[in-house]
Formats: sequence, C-alpha cells, structure tokens
Amino acid sequence: MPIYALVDGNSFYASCQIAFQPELINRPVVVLSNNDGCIVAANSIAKNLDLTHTPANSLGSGGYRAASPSSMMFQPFFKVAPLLKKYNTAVFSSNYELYADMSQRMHNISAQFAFRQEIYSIDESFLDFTGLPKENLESHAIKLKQRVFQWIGIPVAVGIGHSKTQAKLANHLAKKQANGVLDLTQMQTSTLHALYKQVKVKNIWGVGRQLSQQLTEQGIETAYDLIKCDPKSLRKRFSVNIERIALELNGQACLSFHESPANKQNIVSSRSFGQNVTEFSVMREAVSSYVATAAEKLRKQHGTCQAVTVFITTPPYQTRLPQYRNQYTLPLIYPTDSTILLTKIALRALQHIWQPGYQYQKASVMLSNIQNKTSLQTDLFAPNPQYSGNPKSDRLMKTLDKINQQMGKNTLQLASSGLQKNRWKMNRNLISKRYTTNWQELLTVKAN
DNA sequence: TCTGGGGTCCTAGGACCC
DNA sequence: TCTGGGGTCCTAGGACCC
Repeated sequence: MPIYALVDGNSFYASCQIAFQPELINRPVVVLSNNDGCIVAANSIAKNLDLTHTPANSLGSGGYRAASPSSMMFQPFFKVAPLLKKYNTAVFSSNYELYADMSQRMHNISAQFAFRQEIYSIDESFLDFTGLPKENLESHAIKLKQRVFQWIGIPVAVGIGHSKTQAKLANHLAKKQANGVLDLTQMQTSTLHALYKQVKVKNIWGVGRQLSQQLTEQGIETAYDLIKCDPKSLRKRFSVNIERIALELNGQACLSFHESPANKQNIVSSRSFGQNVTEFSVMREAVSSYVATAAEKLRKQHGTCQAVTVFITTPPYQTRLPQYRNQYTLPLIYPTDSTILLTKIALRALQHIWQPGYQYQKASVMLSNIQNKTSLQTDLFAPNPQYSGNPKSDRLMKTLDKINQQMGKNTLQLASSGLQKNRWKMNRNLISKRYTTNWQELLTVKAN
C-alpha cells in the first residue's frame, strides 16, 4: 500500500507577508486578488472576524450575514474595507513574485523529506512516504514542519494517508491538531471511522457545492456514509469521480503520483483592467500584452499552438451598465509559437467581437491545441513556414525571451502592446516589497 | 419497400480544484 | 468608485464512419 503525505502552507499568501513583518502575527492579515478586487487569503484571526458587525448598508442591499467564519474569503474588498479597518487589519495587494519565490523555497525543503514529490499547487505538495518506517511517519512530518518554519517562517500542516484523498483529508484535520500533523495510516479502523463520521462530505477533496448537495439529499452526509456505499452504485447514481473518492477514502489509491508537471493543454492569460476600457486602441493593447504573456509560457514548455481565443466582457456585477460579453476562436493552419503571428491572429479575433459603446472590464486570451514542438507533424505541401519552425523566427523569439528574463518583464515587447498601459493596467495599491527577488527591496535590518 | 449496430472524434458545458 | 486568475476532467450529444 502506498503512503502519501500532503504538505500545505497555512493561509499561504498571508503567511508570506507575515514572514517578513512578524509584528503582524497578532493582527488580522488579508491578501487581495488582482486589482485589489476581493479577499483571497486571510490568516486565522482575519477569518474569525465577525462580518455581521459591519453596518448593513456597506454590505450591499439587505445587509449580509456571515454563514461561517471563513466567509471572509472572496468578499469584495470595498464592501468589507470599513470592517477590516475597524479591526486594524493589515491589507495587502497580491505580490505573486514574492509568493512564487517563497513557494519554491517551501517545496524545496519539503522535497528533502521524501524520494518523490508532486508539486500540486503554489502552496501544496504531495510527498511519497512509501517505504519509510511506518511508526515514525508522524515524527518525520513534525521535523519537516519545524524545518520549513525555521528556515522560511511559513507554518505548514501535514496529513498522511494511503491515498491522495486520504492525505488531503488528514491535512484538513491536521490543521485542528496541536502539532499540525495527522497520520491516518497508523489508526485503528474503528478510530478512523469515528473520525470519518465527523467529516461532512463538502469537506472532502473533489466534492464541491453541487455534489455535496446531491449527496446530502440522498442521505450521504459524512465521509463515513460515503465509504459505506457500494462504489459501483455510487458510479451509477453520481459519477465515476464519486466512486473514486469513496475508494480513495477507503485507502485504495486511484489517483496516481506525478513527479514532473505535465505540459499545459491550454494556456490562458486573463486580467481585469484597473479602469473600464472603452476605446478599441486601448483594448488592442491589453490583448496584445496578454498574448505576449501566454506565448512566453507556451515557449517555456516547448509547445506550439493551433488556435487562439479572445474573450471580452463588461463588468458582470455592475448591472446598471449595459452588458456585453463575447468570445471568438480563430484556428491556425500551421502550429506556431511566435508572439508576432499570435498577436496578429488575436487582434483579428478581437475585431470580430468588439462592439463600441460598452465599458469593458476584462479581456482574456487562450492558446489551445497545444502540441510539443519537437514532435510536430510537418506538412509536405506547406509553403515555406513564415513563423513556426522557421529558424529566423525561432531565433527572434529566443532572444526576446532571454532579454525579458534577464532584464525584466516587458523590456522588449511589440509596439502593439505598448503605449497607453496606464489606461488598463491593474491596481495594486497595497503591495508589499519583493523581499526575496529584488535587490532594491531587500529587508533592512538595523542594529541599535 | 425496407433501413442496424457499433464505434470514434469533437465540442460545449458543467463541476471541481487552488 | 470598487467583485481574481488559471487550470483539469467528465459527460452528453452530434457528426461521421464502416
């Protein structure tokens, strides 16, 4: 039987901020989404703030009542700002450069504790503990937790189980444990089942809002209820996913372990604007920029794509404004990774859907039909390829990427994505320093 | 005049994840 | 004034093939 651990950074973005400002440890701390739109991370103090104390009119029509402590998450910032201020909350714009670097450090430390690691997200990794001495798994995990905290100041929780779903569940429960670690593999079946009886289905990995409602309606309310069902009948009544979840909870691993990340099948670059966009020339610039970002990612995984989708929308929440949203996909005859060609195609798609007279809030670019560049099918009848597989284009793109990597993003860019950035760039008014990736923003330490 | 059965591929939409 | 971004997998239905 395999044994997996899940290591997860607690309130990761908030913890990254606190790591560099330890004086925040006893204050509520929240981190905002792009554009300072809504709350995407909160330390436990902030999660426990009572939203019901906010004046009703500042929480929209009819007032708002908190359903649970973590309902702080995904609240629009402007609605809860007065409450946050009242509680002396430290509020940060998201600083992905900082979080990505801290993430790498956290994953590197975790990796030292197992032969195999699967990096699952910015703040989570699975470790393969199979073959380690079974009775010591818990102390092994405690060492890991201590080392991460000592080295980079990030608190983590570790859950251990016979499947990924079990490890996830153990991690969820570990956060309530004093030592932040929980090993389900050494537990008596009766103890495990008693534990499962306390876990609501909505807290199981893979069960979201819809499924938990459907399950509950059929009398399956806890993890225990789920494992007591016949897996085949679960598949019939719900889906293969639920069957798999039940098996995994029973300790039968169905989801495999992936050491190296798979290449993306789709690459999206999508962003809300700092202010609504009304002019085509400004929208054009934003779309060009997003293409550049997506194409750079594409080349990083040595891929080419064969379709480009552009999507634009007005703000869905501002219902007083006339609403419009549309998308258009253009296929390419030959696969490419050239920012120049992809920009041309994307702008053509934008032309198709652009309607003047609206206030646009957001645009997205998606590259799809991605294939590996090295295994490309060549077309016998293709004219001399102008962009992909063309040595001149390849050299140009390589140079572009190299310069931007060494000198900073957007050092070199197409003119079409350039001149009026302040008309659409996102707001990040409350951003912290990039303590670990920028020489100008290192932490200053004073000796008195 | 009658008109089966089995299969693949593609796409759109839904549900989920962090 | 102000509400994120980036993915995956599964399923159902239609087109098409033999």
